[in-house]
Amino acid sequence: MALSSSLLRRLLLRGSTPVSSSSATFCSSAGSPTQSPLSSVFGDDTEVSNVPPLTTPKLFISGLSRLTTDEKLKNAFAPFGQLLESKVITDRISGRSKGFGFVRYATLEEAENARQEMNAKFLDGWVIFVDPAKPREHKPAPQPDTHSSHTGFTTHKTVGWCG
DNA sequence: GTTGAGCGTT
Repeated sequence: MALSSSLLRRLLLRGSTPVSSSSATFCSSAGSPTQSPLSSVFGDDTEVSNVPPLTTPKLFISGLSRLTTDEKLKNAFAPFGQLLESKVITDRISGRSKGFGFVRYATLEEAENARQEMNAKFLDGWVIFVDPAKPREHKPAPQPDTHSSHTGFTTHKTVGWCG
């Protein structure tokens, strides 16, 4: 099933503090890492939530551990499709991860798959969030479409995990 | 030796 990102954010951002020594509420119910049955049944959007299709094969990955690198990110997203690029943004001054990165797939199909399979999942002990990336390079054909009055991507704050 | 907002270099 497809979960709304904002819903997950509410659930996970209760304390906004990773590894809470006193309110480890989640650790008690962390015993159900049941994998999705992978019901590859597309065409039935009756249960679709606020999960609009991607408009770009480029994904913005946030919530990465500072120990996570490009290669780790690549290994995490590789099985979901053909990665044209995978990059964890690191600070050039300190040379360490900024805690987020980008992955780019060959097709939107792969990107959507990876997004719904990897959103709010674990990587290096941290919950990562997958969202469409903002275009860094302005496109030659922007959208003069008056239909779009929504100019924002939902950003997810990072959440730690006890483990 | 990390503790956390946010969208990257070639």
